[in-house]
Amino acid sequence: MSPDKFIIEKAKAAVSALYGAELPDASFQVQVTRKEFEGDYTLVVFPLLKVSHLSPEATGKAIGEWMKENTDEIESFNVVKGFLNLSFANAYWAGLFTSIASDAGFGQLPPTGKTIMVEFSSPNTNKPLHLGHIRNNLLGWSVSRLLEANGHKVLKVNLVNDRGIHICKSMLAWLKTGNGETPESSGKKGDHLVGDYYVAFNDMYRKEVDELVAGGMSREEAEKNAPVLKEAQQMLLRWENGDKEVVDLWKKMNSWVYDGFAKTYADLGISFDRTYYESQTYLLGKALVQKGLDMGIFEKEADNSVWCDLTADGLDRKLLLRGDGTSVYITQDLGTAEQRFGEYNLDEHIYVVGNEQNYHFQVLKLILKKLGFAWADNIYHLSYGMVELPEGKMKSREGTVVDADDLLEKMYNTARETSLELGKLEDMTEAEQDKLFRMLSLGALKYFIIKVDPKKTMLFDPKESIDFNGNTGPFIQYTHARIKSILRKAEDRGILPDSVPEDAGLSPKEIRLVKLIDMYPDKVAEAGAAHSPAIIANYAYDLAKEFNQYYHDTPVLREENPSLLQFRVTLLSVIARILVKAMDILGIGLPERM
RNA sequence: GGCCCCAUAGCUUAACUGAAUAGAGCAUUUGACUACGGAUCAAAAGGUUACAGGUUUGAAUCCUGUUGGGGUCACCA
Repeated sequence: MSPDKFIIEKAKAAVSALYGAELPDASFQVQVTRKEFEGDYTLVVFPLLKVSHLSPEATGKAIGEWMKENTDEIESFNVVKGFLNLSFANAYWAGLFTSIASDAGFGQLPPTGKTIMVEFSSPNTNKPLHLGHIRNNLLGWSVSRLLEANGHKVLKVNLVNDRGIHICKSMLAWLKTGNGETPESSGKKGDHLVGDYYVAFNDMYRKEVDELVAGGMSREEAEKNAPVLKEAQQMLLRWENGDKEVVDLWKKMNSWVYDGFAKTYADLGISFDRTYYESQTYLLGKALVQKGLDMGIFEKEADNSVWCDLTADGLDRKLLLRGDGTSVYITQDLGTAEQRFGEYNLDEHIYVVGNEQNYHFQVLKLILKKLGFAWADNIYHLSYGMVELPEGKMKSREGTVVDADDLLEKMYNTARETSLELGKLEDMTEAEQDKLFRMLSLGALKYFIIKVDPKKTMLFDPKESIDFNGNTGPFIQYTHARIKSILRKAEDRGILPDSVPEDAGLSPKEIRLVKLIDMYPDKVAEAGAAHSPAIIANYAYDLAKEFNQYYHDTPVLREENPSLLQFRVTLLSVIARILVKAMDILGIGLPERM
């Protein structure tokens, strides 16, 4: 049993025996004893005063004495103000560590039987992925892994936004100015090629608007009447009517984009269990509109548009169906939610979407609830903050976006330069080196993004390269490589990490490590409940840092006492194992050497 | 303007449901490789947790207000 749970159990018994009172678990707060005090774990006694009717010091002393008398595990205690600091016997830590070392599934929580769908990425097919998408993708991926570690069954899904006026804009510009350019003919990655035509469209559009304004039209009118915009709208109508020429072009250009995305996803190490396409789901939800009308919770205007009035809930009136009967964004979201909960019998559905859509998801949940769906409460919007540049928001129209592929390449080069400079890889093949540089650059990038609390807006300065020292992914990767190096040497000497001798007395630093190791499953649970991989990232850093401090002045292979040597080799292997598991949740690989 | 989110050291950030002297990293200054791997370690310096009240034995954390920043309130997605 973990020490904190053990203390709570015994403290309850102590309170019961000493004061004849039963208090809920919440009254027993246990924390790791701060460095400056003596002890392993600390019980906060303030909440217990109401039943002890004694001073904090007297209460702490009484409980401490009771625990020392009535357990073998608690060896000594001291009381500082309202804090009861408890010290465990050395044998307790050895025993705890032994049970962890022999548990191969340590950190994987038992199956819950729940199925959770996580929707993330959800790109538009008119431009390449940028840094904002990277945050989304990494967050979605790591949350999925985190929920799996929590024992849930997870379905990772992507909803590709492959239809609409914005797609037609790229198509139109390509028809007008492309001269039949293809990814093969130009050597450009498909998503970048199509993105270039989206930019080209906007250039044409702006020029036409300016000309109309110069000709005496108001800017507002001009923006509605620019010929290329009209043409794009025409094209969308033709697409919706199944016009073969338009649909064929749409298919061709989308396939270029999908090829490009596939490469970026592969580079990021991301995959999905299922991909949905809006072109196939955008008509969903219309039946729900009728249902809402029948229930009397929606209302139809004179022009036939349908609305849901949410003003009583402090929100606005929301459009659900246009006057011409076509649906809007939220309509299909209502429909897809119903479809997914029905098809997969989901216990929870998480949407990884930027915080600019907070309002949208508030409305979505509320309308589903009004429609009588009990599962509406099981929708969770994992809202994350924007990635901003020093000069402010990224704007694709102004060309100030940080392109995902560019960034990955830049990171790769940095990893390569740093590694070659240190020159420890001479005997590696080119292919092995390439794999390593990829692992390190991704580790740096992923950790950089994931360690930050998702809901915070984060700043990225392209001029300052992402660090490889300090609280970073490579720091943890380096720690792992060092441990593996030692374990390889131990193995050569026939020392394998499998058993812990009874007589291995643990040093204070080793006890600190065992405490941290023991916390891992709790961290997985805590991070899972909070939908926050950042908690795992910070835990892995703490463990790696603690290990580096320990390692610096504690010999392992040069230890002469065979029991201690055996224990330390096992300790290292357990730390390496946990680092691998924790970083795997973040989608970060750890190298054997670097 | 209504509603929502955010504000911690020069910068990037941590602190589970309130708990002891608010932890790290980067940058700065200094020290440690004939050593199991220096992408490391040790140390110095750096804080009125935006501001003002309130609740509490105890507040970065909860409540109210103020300031600053962001988002949103489309027959866009």
